[in-house]
Amino acid sequence: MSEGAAKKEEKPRKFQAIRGTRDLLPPETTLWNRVEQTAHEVFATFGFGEIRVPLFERTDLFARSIGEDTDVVSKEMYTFLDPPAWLEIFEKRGNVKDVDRTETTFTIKNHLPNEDFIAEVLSLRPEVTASVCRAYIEHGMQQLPQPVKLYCIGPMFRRERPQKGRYRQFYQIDAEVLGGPDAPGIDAEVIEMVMTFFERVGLEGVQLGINSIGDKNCRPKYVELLRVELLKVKDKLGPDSQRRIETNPLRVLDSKLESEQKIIEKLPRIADHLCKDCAEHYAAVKRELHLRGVKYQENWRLVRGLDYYMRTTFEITAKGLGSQNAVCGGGRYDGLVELLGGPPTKGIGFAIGEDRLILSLQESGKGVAAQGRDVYIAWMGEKAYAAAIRAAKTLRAAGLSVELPPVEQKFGKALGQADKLGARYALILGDNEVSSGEWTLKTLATGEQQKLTEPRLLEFLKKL
RNA sequence: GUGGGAGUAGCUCAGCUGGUAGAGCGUCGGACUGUGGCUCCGAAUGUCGUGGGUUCAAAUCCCAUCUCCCACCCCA
Repeated sequence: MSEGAAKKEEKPRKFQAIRGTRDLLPPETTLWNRVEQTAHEVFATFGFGEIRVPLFERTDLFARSIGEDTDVVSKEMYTFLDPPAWLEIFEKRGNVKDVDRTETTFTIKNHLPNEDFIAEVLSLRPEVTASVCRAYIEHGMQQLPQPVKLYCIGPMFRRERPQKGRYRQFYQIDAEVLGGPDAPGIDAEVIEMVMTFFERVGLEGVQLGINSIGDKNCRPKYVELLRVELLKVKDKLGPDSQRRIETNPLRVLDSKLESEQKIIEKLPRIADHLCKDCAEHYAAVKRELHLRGVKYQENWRLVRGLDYYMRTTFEITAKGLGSQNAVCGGGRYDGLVELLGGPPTKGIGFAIGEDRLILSLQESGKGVAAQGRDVYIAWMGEKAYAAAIRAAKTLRAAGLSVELPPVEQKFGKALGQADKLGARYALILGDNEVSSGEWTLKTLATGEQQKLTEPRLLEFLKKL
């Protein structure tokens, strides 16, 4: 070693999860599985089938459906080019004129002889409705019996500032009904389904708010009326709301500012300005909810931020979630499939924020404890080890959770381990057991022990 | 993107006005070579988030930066 080699070894820098992402660890993952399993079960009883779609799509799929001007599209998507080497190629050529840039592709002309270099613009999905509609169109699902009922569980990605219940990689449980007639019963059934699901998972403090935001006939007129009224009181509003008068008047209704509440209460309400069809549809949805025993609160201020929503909108809140207390949002989007190049198709769906659902369940004590073992096998000696392996195999085949220590331990230590792991039984296998043929089974909670022959003991445990 | 709070052992945190680190819990080992939960003893683990500055001396003071938390904006 040369002089100066005595320096501290440089430790590799520790890696950590990217901002806004996180690891889900046991035992919490058990709760996630329980929630998802419940979704599978409940949704199946309503005739929904699971669809799994890619985590990324062409950017313009999202842009077109969600709306070019929404924050989600304009600044919150994780967007990249495929293939990613376009930049190097671009720099080598150094000629802007040869690059043809569109919303969806970068084309470099004559990159190779007779070959253009085309890079597609892709994005990680910020939500999944657009993908499901794309799949509906791509697989000709309009040929299936209508409506088509689908659900999808998985991660979404938005580059937002993290806060309570809001992450950059977050999970949604999403359901969509595509096609079929213009029947309010579909809206009501979708809402009934999600409420059933929440009841089944034990979510507390659930409140359903509903509203109708009209369609392309009546909504624009209402928005214009709202804008006019808002301009009259503009100087009484905060800067955010003032800005929204221009960008999205509907969102002023969402304002949480205490000082604006009285003003907002006096604004015109869309329920009074719905066209005949929309008004009838809304009334029918409420009637249908009654028939299904679903309790709701009308919330005329409930609007949706995404462009594609129309008529029915709804939102479900739960407790223990801080300022991000919505655990599910949804609504009708009849024009979306057509907008994406498919046939005219009705659509309605919802998305449950799974992270928030889990959070709320944990806050109200519905979390889960660490999974214990059914049997801890305390063995000592070569012969006992062979018997232990045999026993573990049999018990596991019977579906029991078995811990088989890989190295020999003194019995005191083994029982200590069994205790820490929350085992129900300890199967004690030592020289005595091997020679007598009678195995010892200890019930950890009571300390009771019994001696049983191998077949009888396995029989006994398999009945657990 | 904006504002506020916080980063010290695996976890929860102490460390006053500068003198180069502690507790509890947990982990591992032992007291206890065939019997756990209790008790007792012992051990390991930190570039005090990171980088720079002031100083004889920085976990402590100053600046920057990163990350986390909460809220805003936005939003299922």
